[in-house]
Amino acid sequence: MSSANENAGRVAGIRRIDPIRAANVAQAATRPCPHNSAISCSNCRLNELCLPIALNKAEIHQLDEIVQRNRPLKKGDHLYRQNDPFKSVFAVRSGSFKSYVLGSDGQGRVTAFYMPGEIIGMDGIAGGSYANSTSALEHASVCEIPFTQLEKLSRELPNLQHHFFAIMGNEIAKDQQIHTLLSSYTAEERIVSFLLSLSSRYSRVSLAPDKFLLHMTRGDIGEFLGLTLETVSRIFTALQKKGLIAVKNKEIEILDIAKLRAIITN
Amino acid sequence: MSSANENAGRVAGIRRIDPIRAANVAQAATRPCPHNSAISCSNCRLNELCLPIALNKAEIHQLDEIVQRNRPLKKGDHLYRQNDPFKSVFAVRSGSFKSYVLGSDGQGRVTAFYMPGEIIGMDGIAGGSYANSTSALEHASVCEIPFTQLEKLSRELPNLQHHFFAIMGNEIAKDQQIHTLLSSYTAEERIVSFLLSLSSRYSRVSLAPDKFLLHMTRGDIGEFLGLTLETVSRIFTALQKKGLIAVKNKEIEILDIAKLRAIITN
DNA sequence: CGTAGTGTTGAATTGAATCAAGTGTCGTGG
DNA sequence: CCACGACACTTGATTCAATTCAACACTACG
Repeated sequence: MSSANENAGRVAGIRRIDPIRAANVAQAATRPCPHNSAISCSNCRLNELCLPIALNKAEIHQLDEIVQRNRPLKKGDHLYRQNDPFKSVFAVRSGSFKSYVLGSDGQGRVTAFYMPGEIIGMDGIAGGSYANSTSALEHASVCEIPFTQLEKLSRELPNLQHHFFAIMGNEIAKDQQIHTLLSSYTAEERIVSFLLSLSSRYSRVSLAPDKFLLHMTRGDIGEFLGLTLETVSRIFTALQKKGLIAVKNKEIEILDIAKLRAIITN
Repeated sequence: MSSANENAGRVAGIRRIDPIRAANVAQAATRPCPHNSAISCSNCRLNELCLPIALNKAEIHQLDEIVQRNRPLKKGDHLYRQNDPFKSVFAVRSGSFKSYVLGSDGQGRVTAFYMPGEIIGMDGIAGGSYANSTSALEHASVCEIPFTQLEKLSRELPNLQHHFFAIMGNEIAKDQQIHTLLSSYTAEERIVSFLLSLSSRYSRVSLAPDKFLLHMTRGDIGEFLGLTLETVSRIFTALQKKGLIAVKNKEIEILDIAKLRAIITN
């Protein structure tokens, strides 16, 4: 039975009492909150995206038993670091994350961004340890799913096994799209593609698809897209001059999605 | 019970009798040949790399039952095409393959190369259809593994399930490495990294790691690495002038692996 | 033997990086 | 609450790595 706290110490050494979490627990019985750790898979508003999507009520209950709801992470806190032993995958419950590897020059390279409903940590399944480090871009929370227990439950619940294969297959297909993007798109096409991806991912979690915050820095975006932060900034400015987006610091507004789509469709 | 021919018609419409395959069948009882379709998982020389690695003798037999050994493919034959309904994953038995997507300009972009022992088609698991097209770079053969049967057997054989999760996790980790390569490496670093990757993959299948053939064209390599074919050619020439490799048409010889490694390690 | 595909090499161009200088924003501690 | 400092972002000038354009050589196959 996963009390929310049992395993919380694993996460990035956050040990002091977190007032926000305390508040969440207090209101748990009344109204669910995105960071609320008392929520269960069956009443999570993300269950349409996450693992439970393919499961019936009884199956969701079984999944609930193995899911550990850790305390929230603060901006910059690490979920795990490169080479940490692999133990769990994580479902993003609220907030967003970036994964990155450290190059031989000490320079980081961002390999992925994660939003609510998405699964983090699958790169660690093969090697027994995580291939990258993952940190929170804002106040965030996750569901931790111990992998050996997920494997065991997968054998009992065909729908769960099938869905987890699908989640991994989706990650592979997505990575191949990024491969294409990096190997053949111009800087403008990369940025537009990135913004459209964020937009559709925000809409999946019922957030405004045409007005959102970039919780990552221009530098993070640049590392992810294989561009410098100056180029990212210049292209934002150029797209704004063309009237396709409005940029105000970290806030992006999509003004003409059709023309943006036209840029990457040619 | 999978007779090797039942399902062969699926593959790229090769329907005429293939003399090479006929020869293989004739000699099946005597000595195993890489293209030989009568071979089983237990006596396949790739079983250390492929799915059977984690299985015991009885389990391998069960796997053997669902594996379909299709007739060989000729250079240019397609294993499947973009948007074909997903039905199976394929283990490369002999030869090599490339996967590619067609851009909106009709221009192809190579997303992966596959060598013996590697698994093809996992990008199709999520969407119900293959996200790319895959064709043989030379005379080649595969084991076809119908996915629903693999899922079913995975539930019965924990080792198989675990290993297939690991294979998919490995694909994800590998794709993230390529992401890093494409977003931060110079042309020379990409080529060197590519050659070293081929070298280590050849050595895994007991082929010379320091002298091998590039079955793909310079254009294919360029598309894969996000470079033009001219740049690929120029860098080969430059590495040869530095005495690190010898290039003779499609044949590559690695002359100084330490210095090559130093290029990507900085 | 001819031809199409594949590969090499050179010269000119260019998209994005680098270098550089400055402004804006946010969190912290006084 | 404000001032400070660190970090994040923007914009401009210059440089450079890789592309593009172009011409030619090689190879392999019918």
